[in-house]
Amino acid sequence: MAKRRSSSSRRPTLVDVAREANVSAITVSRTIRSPELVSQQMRTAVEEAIKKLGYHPDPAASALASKVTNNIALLLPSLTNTVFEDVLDGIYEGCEGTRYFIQIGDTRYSSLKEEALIESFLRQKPAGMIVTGFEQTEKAHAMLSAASCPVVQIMDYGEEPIDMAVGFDHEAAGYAAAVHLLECGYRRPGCLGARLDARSRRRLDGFRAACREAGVWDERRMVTTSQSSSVGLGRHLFEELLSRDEEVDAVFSNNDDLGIGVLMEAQRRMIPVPERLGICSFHDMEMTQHMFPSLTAVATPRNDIGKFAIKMLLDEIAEPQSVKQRSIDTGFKLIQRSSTRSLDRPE
Amino acid sequence: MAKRRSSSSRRPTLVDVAREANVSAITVSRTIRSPELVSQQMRTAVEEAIKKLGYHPDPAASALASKVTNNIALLLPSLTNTVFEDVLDGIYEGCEGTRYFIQIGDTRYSSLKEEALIESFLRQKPAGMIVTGFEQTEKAHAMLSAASCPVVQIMDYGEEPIDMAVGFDHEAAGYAAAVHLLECGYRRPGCLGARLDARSRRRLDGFRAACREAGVWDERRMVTTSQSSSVGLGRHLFEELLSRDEEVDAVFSNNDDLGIGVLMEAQRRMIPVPERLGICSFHDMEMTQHMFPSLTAVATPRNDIGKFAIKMLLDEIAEPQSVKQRSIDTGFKLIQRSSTRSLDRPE
DNA sequence: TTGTATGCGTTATCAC
DNA sequence: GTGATAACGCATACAA
Repeated sequence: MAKRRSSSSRRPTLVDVAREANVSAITVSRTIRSPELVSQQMRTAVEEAIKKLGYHPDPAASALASKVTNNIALLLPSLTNTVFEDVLDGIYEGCEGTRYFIQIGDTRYSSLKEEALIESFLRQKPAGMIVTGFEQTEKAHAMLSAASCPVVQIMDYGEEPIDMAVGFDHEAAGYAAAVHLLECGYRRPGCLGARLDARSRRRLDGFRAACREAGVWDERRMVTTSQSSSVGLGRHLFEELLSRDEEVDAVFSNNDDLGIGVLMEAQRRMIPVPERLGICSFHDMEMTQHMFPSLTAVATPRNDIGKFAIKMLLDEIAEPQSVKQRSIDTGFKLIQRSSTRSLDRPE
Repeated sequence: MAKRRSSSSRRPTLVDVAREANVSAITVSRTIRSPELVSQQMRTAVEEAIKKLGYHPDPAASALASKVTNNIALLLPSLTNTVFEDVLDGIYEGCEGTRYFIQIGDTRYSSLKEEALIESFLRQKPAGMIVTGFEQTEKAHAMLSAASCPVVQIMDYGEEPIDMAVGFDHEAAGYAAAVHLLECGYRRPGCLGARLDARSRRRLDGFRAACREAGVWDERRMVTTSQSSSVGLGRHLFEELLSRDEEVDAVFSNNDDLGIGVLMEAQRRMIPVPERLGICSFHDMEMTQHMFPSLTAVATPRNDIGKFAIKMLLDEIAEPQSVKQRSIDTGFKLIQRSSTRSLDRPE
């Protein structure tokens, strides 16, 4: 049944430890935060007292006095987009064993919601902040610039970061996908895009640019929607693409779930992949390689982005301005699989 | 380049607002937290002063004085398991517009890690706590019981909750999957399980029990691993299952990605689904319905679990002991699709 | 309904 | 290298 809310008996404080170790409170505080400033003797005495009493600092008091918490704010545009799972995982890995906690905010791909979240998160005096992309509102940008904590912008690469950044060039990634399809001999490439945040859009731009340069572009074969990406949507957009150009012979999809949707719909319609239709997916989550046929994809280093981001952030928190490379390009990788024709055996 | 860490000029405090409104500090505090205790006059005066000065309470000071933060701790066994995406999303939806922040801890399916996280989260004096399942260590259980905040255990149903709980009966869900396969006429059902946390195991137990009752069970057809679930693993486990019993005619997979892996491997081997092989998946993420053939699955209300959990928690935070139904069974739903034979047209 | 006095547990500052 | 003192900004308890 309902539990009784027990008011736990008083926890030991810094003063208790100080008394136990026959030192002043501030010495205890120092032994914890910067032991190198404390003599060996005191240190061991304090450490014993801490262990004996089972002392643990009170984060609230610490935050009040120092004006910084141990929280790291993380702003993500979506929690259900699998793309961010791996980023999140990388970030959490990097946090393990540290004293920092992650506080996630879901901006739902809205710059305004992001702005509001940045404001309320900043009020909490986080030790650091990670935000997604470069598309902050002017006000949000100003707040982040003025923030007293380090900031990392993730997922994207190219623009001048507010403070630090790690990601890759989405336009180049889209371009690379197109180049691959063209090299495979496809001549009527189409392109599916969902959500259409700034990064998505740049992938499409890159794809379009490459196709134009090759003289094979037709804007009708660009099918987009503001709906959020899903397998069902992939099927749907592919149907739309077919209705616009029945002879489309290759598809670049902006996201893995779209790509899988295309494959499924192609199977339903008995369109042979990769012979009659080439498919190049984006992100390359675990699943894509196990599809039948396996999907060619632009693989993005999502876990690495998370890891780099948290590392930069923690380094910078530990020692301000110590991070030298403040903008990291993680790159991406095109992985050819069975959903596009091999160069060795063109049709 | 590197930003300058500006030390923002002093923010207005409660006292500033009080001075501006010609009232005492505590009146300001009250207008914010329990306006009904303040006279109309004072209230408007205070509210104006707040707006004029752009005052926002300092969470750290509030936490120190009141011994409670606005953080809600959430312990999840995995961040990359898509199952928890929807739970998370439901929780965040329920938090929107409130003053609460979610702090996620990743237990990596380890009770010991969970115990450590519970301890360190509790130290932060959260307003509430959400943990996954009923399998806490004795110590963790004790800490949660003694905690001064409400606690919700999610995902599971059946046991006596520490405080509150919301989820479904996993054994019954596994049982239902078996019943369905049997009703479809399959007679050599197998079962794939990854990860094998307590809930996974109970699903398998339920499945096995139903098959036993029908007299069609062979333990060789239970293929499990402690590895974490993935599509690749699904293919692999299915291969193993085939090697143990070539004539297996149906598979229940513990997780959608396993189920998709089975389907993909079946396609590779040209095993007709659902004629020669029935597949019943678990959880029913968006993708399963779009596979070709679409996958029959036990659908679990993950988003609802998140929503219920946060609602119970917030209600209980607002008014202790106000939540009457402290244990909620969300149920589950078997959705028949094309990967199992229809009853109308048995083979 | 409103206000006063005091404490929350830590850290910054400056002196020793 | 160590310590005394004074914040930090708000909420509790109690009084008026």
